[in-house]
Amino acid sequence: MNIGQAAEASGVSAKMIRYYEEIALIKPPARSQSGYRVYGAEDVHTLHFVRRARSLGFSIEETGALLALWRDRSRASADVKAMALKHVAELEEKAAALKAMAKTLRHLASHCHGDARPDCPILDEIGA
Amino acid sequence: MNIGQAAEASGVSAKMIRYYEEIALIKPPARSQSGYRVYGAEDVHTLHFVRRARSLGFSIEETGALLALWRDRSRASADVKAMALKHVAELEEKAAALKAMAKTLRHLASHCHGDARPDCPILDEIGA
DNA sequence: CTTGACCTTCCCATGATGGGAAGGTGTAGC
DNA sequence: GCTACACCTTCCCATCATGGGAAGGTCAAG
Repeated sequence: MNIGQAAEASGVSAKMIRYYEEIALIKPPARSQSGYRVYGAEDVHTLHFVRRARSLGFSIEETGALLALWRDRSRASADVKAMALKHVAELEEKAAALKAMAKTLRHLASHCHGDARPDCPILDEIGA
Repeated sequence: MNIGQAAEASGVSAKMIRYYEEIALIKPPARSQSGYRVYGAEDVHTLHFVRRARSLGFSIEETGALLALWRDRSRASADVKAMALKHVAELEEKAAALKAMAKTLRHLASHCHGDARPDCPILDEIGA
């Protein structure tokens, strides 16, 4: 399977597959005689794992750690759970920060007439 | 006032002040004979506005638009309110995405023993 | 006059992704 | 067998916002 098919099958773009290889997140695949990257089902599975981890908000570095745990048959599930819960906490922190911003801004907006007049508590407050 | 004092007074780092000038978000300040940037109270006020806008999650481009509205005495408050509410919607969307990730991951973690045994539904699910 | 704190510009790095150019390869249709 | 086209390769550049640091100039205090 060439990189295009692997991308299609895993949901990871060809560009990203090459990048993940470059930064050593994934192993360099075999090459055909002409230099094309050749992937197998196992590789696609790994790529799919990476895609899922990324979609759960794990950084590439964290994804690498998860991959290592995934491949290590003797890992302790406690290690995985700890990583997951730490990440949950970070996600919730970021979400809370965004919601705080939204709340502040919504509050400011609620005091703004929103008509043709120029006076605007939103700008007043940001500038204060 | 030199850039260091302006940074101190506005809460924007000297590095960022130079960058904002480079990308034309703010006007180039006067220069002393020796080439030092010289800022006044007005400039600090502007920098402070920028800092506040950024802390509310506006991009630099959006901050530029807000600055323009801020300086335009004849703006319609409706324009400001529209920008603010659009941004609120984006913030809430991002927050919701993060919360969805957290929820998924928390759910997975709740099914993980979290002990010395290797079997772990978190990894199973990410790899599935 | 030296020292140290400040300033200047310039280049590089981050994290994750995409765009695109220049050139080689593989295959399908004629 | 040739042509066209889809695909592959590597390499460089851009994004967004920020920080780090080097090399060199300036200013004020001691």
